[in-house]
Amino acid sequence: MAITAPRGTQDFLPGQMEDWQLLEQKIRQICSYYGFGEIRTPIFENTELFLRGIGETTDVVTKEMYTFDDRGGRSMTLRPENTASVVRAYLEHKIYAEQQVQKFFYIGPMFRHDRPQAGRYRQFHQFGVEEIGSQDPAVDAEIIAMAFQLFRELGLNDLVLHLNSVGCPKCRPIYRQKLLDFFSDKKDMLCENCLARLDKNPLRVLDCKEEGCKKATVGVPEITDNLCDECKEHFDAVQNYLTKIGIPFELDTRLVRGLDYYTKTAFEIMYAPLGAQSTVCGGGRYDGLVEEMGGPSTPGIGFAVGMERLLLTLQQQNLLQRPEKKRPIYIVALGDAARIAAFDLQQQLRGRHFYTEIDLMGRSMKGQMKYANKINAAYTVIIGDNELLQGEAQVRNMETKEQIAVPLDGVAAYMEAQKKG
RNA sequence: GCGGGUAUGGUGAAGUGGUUAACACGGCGGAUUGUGGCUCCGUUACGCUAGGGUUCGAGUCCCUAUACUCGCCCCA
Repeated sequence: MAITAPRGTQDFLPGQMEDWQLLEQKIRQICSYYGFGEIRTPIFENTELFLRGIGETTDVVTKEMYTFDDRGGRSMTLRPENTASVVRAYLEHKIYAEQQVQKFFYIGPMFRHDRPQAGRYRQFHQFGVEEIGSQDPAVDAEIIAMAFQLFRELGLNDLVLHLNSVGCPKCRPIYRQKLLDFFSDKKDMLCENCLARLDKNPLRVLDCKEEGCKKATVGVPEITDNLCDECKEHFDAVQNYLTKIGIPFELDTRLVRGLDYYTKTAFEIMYAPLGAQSTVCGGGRYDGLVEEMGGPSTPGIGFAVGMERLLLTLQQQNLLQRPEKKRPIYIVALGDAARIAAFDLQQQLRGRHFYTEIDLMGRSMKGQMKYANKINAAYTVIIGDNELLQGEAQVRNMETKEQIAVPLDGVAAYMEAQKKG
């Protein structure tokens, strides 16, 4: 049996990579307008980083990580997301010493041991940004605007922004207690899962799709009515900015993010036709994370975009315009001596930056011409014994079928002249 | 981790228990000697994911495994 790629992974072959390049190019372009610099962190980290950064009780950490011991017996984990790593790098290189807002973006593979399904893979790719150092609500609006500009410039219009605030260490515990009180006499209505959530993170119960749980949450106190003054003010300001710049949003007081580090602003951008995996972009503020990871108290915010999901929607909507394939010059060689001359000519042409191909299958002339046609060659250069004797080659324009003799050492110059004309 | 669906060549697929596994695309070769795109001809599966079973006989029925796929949980 042949060996296949591991479950939930995929190969991106030539022909598909063009779409990725197009997308990445657009991302880099947008990032440059907003002043984000690219960062690349290791694909694996000390497991401890994610335990602390993401939260030990989260699903991602408890059941989705690729964790292994390296040869020195240290526990390593393939990164399930990139925020913890970026913050780690931020601290490790003492970037906070610059006392300024730092803007990072990254594109790269992440790993989560999930059951693969539409738009979900075990090795998947995220584009994300992290803006560390400011708690100004303008920053929240800025990165949301950035995500929107990206999607819009890609041609995507029917995206919905869901917005919420999940409070801060001041107001969340109070709200949390209110939730516990609210649910205390409704425990029999909740699903098994949510009963467990009640301990760990009761906010998640609001997000449950089970009928019973939905019923149990009728009349539940809303987080947005229970924010402290600071959070409330911040949340209002974010909304004002968004309204001002014309970004439509829906307040979604049930929106809860799965990672522990989020505070205040939380948001998701959804694209409904994707079905179960409709979230294309998710993010939020994490004002406590840097400190939690051993650094100075520093606010931060970021988002991540699922590249596969984004690509899927772009392909569905036919929004990726691939550039036309380059047309090669194809050298037809007949006979051993001619093949050597042809190979030499091929290198000359490539040296002058012409895309050039030559027969590698030992085909007949007819076969070579057919192949030249198939790969859409603009010109063929024919070299056989006859031409070799004359020291020339037949250059055929495949479009017009005009064919003229050109000195062998003048073919490159001839092609350059053709290019200009 | 839990459900449902599917599994035939490089690709898309016929095949509803019984001789040599349709058809299409693609690939390769050819149709008077060194010239393409159209047309025509030839060729292209050590055999139906793997392993077990039922049967006189299985690609076709059953079981198991695996993979793919859709959904749940969770997330991007």
